[in-house]
Amino acid sequence: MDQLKLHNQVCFPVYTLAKEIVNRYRPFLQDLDLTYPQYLVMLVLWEKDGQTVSQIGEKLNLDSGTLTPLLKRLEQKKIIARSRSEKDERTVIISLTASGESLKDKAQNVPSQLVGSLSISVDELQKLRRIIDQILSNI
Amino acid sequence: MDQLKLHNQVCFPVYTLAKEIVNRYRPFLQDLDLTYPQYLVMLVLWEKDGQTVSQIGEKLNLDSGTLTPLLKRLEQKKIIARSRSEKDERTVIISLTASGESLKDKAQNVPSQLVGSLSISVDELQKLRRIIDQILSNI
DNA sequence: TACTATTAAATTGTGTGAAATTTAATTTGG
DNA sequence: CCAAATTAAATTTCACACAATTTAATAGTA
Repeated sequence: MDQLKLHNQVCFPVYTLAKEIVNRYRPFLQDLDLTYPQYLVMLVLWEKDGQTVSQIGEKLNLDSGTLTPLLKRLEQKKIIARSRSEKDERTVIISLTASGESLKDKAQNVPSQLVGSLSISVDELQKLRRIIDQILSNI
Repeated sequence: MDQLKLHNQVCFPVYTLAKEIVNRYRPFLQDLDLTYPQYLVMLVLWEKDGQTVSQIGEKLNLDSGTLTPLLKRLEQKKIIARSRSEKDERTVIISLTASGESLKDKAQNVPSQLVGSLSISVDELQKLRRIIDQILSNI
């Protein structure tokens, strides 16, 4: 068996599925005027408001090279605010604006819409999560 | 349970794993002077030389907006050649150069290196593939 | 206390991805 | 046969990702 044949690759399906998921999210997220990475940042902030750029980056595995411009776009949309910490002027604290906070209500049904559009059972999804979490925990 | 909590998301792990896989490939692919998407294109061509841009795009789920500049970079590296079809001047045929063909030898051990670096059993990887293929087939 | 090292963001440069438009070539229907 | 529709790439625009460097602020140390 040829190791270099595309259909024998294990990683290509993961790569394809990830792109497909982002595409599936797109129509739902367009209603919120968010891209998928922007949505992930908002999830992090909805869970705990007032985090630094690095804290957000740790949770999403993104560095400042990605986050700085993304956060500036969220700032332009007026759903977050960026301010320097008083204790340490190096750190930038990201906080939700009122409209960023209220966007959470509109986002409530996004997960169920998405899962519905994938046409797969919750059980299979759990299995998928378990295996991926196991791989990621080894990294 | 809060549907909007990051750790309850099913898609975030897939997104994270895909990025992590690309990062894992990077050091091995740097030896070949290829990025991961460029490597995927080469896999397609090593399997069958002389395909059109659309044929490559169908196999990798990429459109000309992504492929055209990518293919031009591979052309600059002199591992592929681009030529218009004589039958239909609209289509561009991508073919391997001698050095593109011989790059396949250097690529032979990439898959095993990659799987080794993921520290997961082949069995688990098969399970992962099966679930993902099932999801993708429903799309 | 200066000097150095470290840290946090920002910046720069390269390379995807996707949507929308454009250009050129080919097909098709009247 | 010829105008209209279709098709294939290319182009344009926007938004990630990541590596590497830079800038500014803080911490540590002789």
